[in-house]
Amino acid sequence: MPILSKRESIISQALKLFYQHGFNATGIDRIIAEAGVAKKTLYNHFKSKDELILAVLRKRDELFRNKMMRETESLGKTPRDRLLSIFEAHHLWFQEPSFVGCMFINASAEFSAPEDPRHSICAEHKRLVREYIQDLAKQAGAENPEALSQQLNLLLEGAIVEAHVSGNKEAANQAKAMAKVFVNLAF
Amino acid sequence: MPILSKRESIISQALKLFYQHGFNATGIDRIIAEAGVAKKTLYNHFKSKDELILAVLRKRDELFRNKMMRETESLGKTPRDRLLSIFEAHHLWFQEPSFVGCMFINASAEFSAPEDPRHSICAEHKRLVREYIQDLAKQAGAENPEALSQQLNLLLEGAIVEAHVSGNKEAANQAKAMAKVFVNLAF
DNA sequence: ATCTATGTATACAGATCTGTATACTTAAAT
DNA sequence: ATTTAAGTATACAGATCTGTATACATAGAT
Repeated sequence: MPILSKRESIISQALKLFYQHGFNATGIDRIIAEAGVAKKTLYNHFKSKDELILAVLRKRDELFRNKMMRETESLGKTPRDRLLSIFEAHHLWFQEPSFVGCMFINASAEFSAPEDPRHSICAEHKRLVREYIQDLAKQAGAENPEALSQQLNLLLEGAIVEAHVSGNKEAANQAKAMAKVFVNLAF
Repeated sequence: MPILSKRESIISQALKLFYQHGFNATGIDRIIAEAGVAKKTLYNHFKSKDELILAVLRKRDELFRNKMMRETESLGKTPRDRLLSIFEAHHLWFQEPSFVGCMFINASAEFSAPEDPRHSICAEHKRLVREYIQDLAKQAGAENPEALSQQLNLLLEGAIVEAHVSGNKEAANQAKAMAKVFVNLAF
């Protein structure tokens, strides 16, 4: 029994390549070469490249939110602290050498039509991140958890774009300072 | 003398297609068909697709910032008003049926490497937008124009992403409400 | 009027893309 | 032991991609 199933190897390698080089720029041949599988194996598990892309985006959502929530909860003790430690978790992410922005923002750039299933998954991911923040805000006892989560989420998105497009690795700290203002106003 | 030179036609059509469908997904053949020119004409003006992409991004920067500054200054009377009317100008942009996010964020998604010239132009565009905000902040007499422009810029970026990825067409208004807090704190 | 620059139309080279087909191998289950 | 499922390796079809080549047309400037 291998550590990773063939299917998992394909998704894992495709995730790396799609994230680093983009979706349209990454060919199937490159993916199977890096994953070390035959082309037929890939098409045995996924009936098309688009299906693989959907599977990769679902995997990324799972991995990203799990890591983000784990780090946020490790960096902040109380729910209210965690409203700010989200930004610290993002700061750590921005420092990673492989950081090239948010995969879902990037995917939305290549698949712009909102009705495209590949775009819908991106919107869904963003909704789940915002709902996590809303849960924290509710636990913290904020007066309007939805409004606060909307505000903090918008700051996070701005920081991600600043960090990637402009290479501003301090964007998360700047966003955190701004977030403090809204957290303080929310109680 | 035609209304648009061949070169301008090519750039104009390429801009529409690149913006709507992405850079890698848009082929040269499609561009020349829409522009109504021969392939040799395109390669007479641009020595490669990459050069055309650079020319398109420069043109987009010019058109976008001109329009944004014009609308901002039409919607706001004083420099301080204009620090907020930027968000109104963005709101109008988000309502356009053809809106599919910021072309520079989208380009950065496809050309992730920061040293890629196509990425550099995106960073440069973002710098120029932020400098415009900084100028307004300076004219308005803000205590720390650079810090304020950094804050407002981050809010704008967040709104653009929210509007495109999540389809939240009210993102600019939400960002504007947040911006008011920082503008009020800045004097 | 003739030369030059610029354009059109089209074919094509060579690479790369997605997806399928073929033939062989291997390992597990009955 | 034999069947079945899943994998490998490779070739290939058919489309599309960037960029070049060829042959011809046209309009302006000298």
